[in-house]
Amino acid sequence: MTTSGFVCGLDAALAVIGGKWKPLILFHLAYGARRYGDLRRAIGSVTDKMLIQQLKELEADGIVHRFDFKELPPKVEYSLTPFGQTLADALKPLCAWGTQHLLAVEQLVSRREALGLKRIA
Amino acid sequence: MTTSGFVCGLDAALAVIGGKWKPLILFHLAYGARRYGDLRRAIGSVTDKMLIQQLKELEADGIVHRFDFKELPPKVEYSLTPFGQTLADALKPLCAWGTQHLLAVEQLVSRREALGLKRIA
DNA sequence: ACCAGTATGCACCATTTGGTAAGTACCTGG
DNA sequence: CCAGGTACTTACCAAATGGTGCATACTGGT
Repeated sequence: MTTSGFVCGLDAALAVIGGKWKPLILFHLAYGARRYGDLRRAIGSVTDKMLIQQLKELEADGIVHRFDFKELPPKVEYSLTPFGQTLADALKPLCAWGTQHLLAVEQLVSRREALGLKRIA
Repeated sequence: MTTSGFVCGLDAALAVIGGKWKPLILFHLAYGARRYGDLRRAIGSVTDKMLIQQLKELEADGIVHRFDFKELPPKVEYSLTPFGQTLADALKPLCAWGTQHLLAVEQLVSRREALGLKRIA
């Protein structure tokens, strides 16, 4: 236990990336800066409301940088700060794990859904 | 985009460890098997209801192994499966990041709380 | 005039996730 | 007999998180 409110470093890291879309935002921005619309299409199923909200939080936390070209129609670009880049780097092994075990994860998610259906039935 | 429901490997990994306590369970079990009560004390603020629920889910997903000594009073030990160990290994860099940036994270969490208070005020 | 694009706001609602509180069965020790 | 321990259950509730639907202002094209 640390003197802070965190149980360990993992707890602290999760406090920064907690939120359904934040890890995916980091993942996509790790490849380079992107415009808002690009990012939304890359992530796919996120709503505008949530993407904007979580981008604001990441910006406030110093993880993401927002650059407004001050044009019309609006052109805004999001990128990782150096601090954010270190966090994205730390997520890479987890990402690699998920890629490597994609089939196994799909199977366990299917089992959960099957169990869920059974429960509901 | 994969052919599965996941955006990327990170999305898949998060599907396995999603849940407030699961990452912390993995973190503690990475050091070795533990009895139920030990685990609960190590994690600290979790309730029995949630710890048991998330342990069951991790067991069903093949991440955690549960061994009942069949004694009374009950003695049960939880440990990581080989599969679970690979996931815990993939979490280590994130954990190291959190440890390394603990002060910075505490500061940004404090700023959030301060902003939250301002909003409420 | 209308439409589609950009990026974003906001009130209200829905869903998911986590918590509360009380309980179980059995053993041991006082 | 009672209290405290172990590991765990369950109905109901609360809180947190995410979503819906409609809105904004401006540009350029039809």
